[in-house]
Amino acid sequence: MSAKNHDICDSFCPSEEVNVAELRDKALEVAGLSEIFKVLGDETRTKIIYLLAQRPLCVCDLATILEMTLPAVSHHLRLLKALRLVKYTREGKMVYYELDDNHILNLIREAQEHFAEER
Amino acid sequence: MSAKNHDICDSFCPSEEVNVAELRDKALEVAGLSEIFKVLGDETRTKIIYLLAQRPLCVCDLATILEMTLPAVSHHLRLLKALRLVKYTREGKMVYYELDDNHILNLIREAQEHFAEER
DNA sequence: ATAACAATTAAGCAATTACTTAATCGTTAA
DNA sequence: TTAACGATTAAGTAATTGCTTAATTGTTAT
Repeated sequence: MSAKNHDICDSFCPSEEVNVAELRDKALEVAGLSEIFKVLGDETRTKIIYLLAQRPLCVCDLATILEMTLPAVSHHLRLLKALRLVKYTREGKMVYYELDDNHILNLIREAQEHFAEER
Repeated sequence: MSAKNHDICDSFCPSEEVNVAELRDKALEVAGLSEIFKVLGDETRTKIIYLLAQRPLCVCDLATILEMTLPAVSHHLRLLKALRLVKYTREGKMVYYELDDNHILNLIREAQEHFAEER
């Protein structure tokens, strides 16, 4: 075993058969993923996505439903927009948002199935 | 429509057919979910979970693979432990961690499938 | 008992985040 | 053109988060 874990442990790290380099590569497979999860890590945003999956809604609708200020909602939508998760169309003074990515809804549904009944 | 959105909009909020109360209930369906997503919202933690899905590893192994200090890793494991996502067994001086919840791995895999090739 | 060492906990700090209020932009209607 | 209003942006703030180093715990070996 070439890569001995001297960096961390004073002696050998116990699991000598562990191939550090290989597992480091493995870890890279999920490296970028947390960006998506970070979006859903905020309850307001998960709700927004879930609500927009029901029907298109304007910012004012969302603010009313979520009982938040317009700027607060707008701020979250800005993030969702940047990640291409929602798209919008202006209709007069109002801006209607809708889901632009069904993948993210599927993820939410999966999480629901897996974790809903537990705990 | 009983619930007019006076709180937010000066006049009516445009989408009069929107049933605010109903959508508020709907939003509650995903209320608790972001706790899970928050865990995965940190790249280090997603990696830890993914690594532990390959094989049990001690804290020192993880620290070596992830190139982080022991306390930093331990801190993340503490959180994962609290949420019952990992379990551990002490073997002498070392503590070996492994996945305690396959659901979370499935979620990661789903996210991989959905978002890996995009962007 | 004492030393060694993996792991955890504690305390403190820097960076990030989600919000607030105020100002501005864009569209509609008088 | 001006007033009204939904939405966005800007600036500042409080809370949270992930890390650091230092101290402590638990187990093994001398």
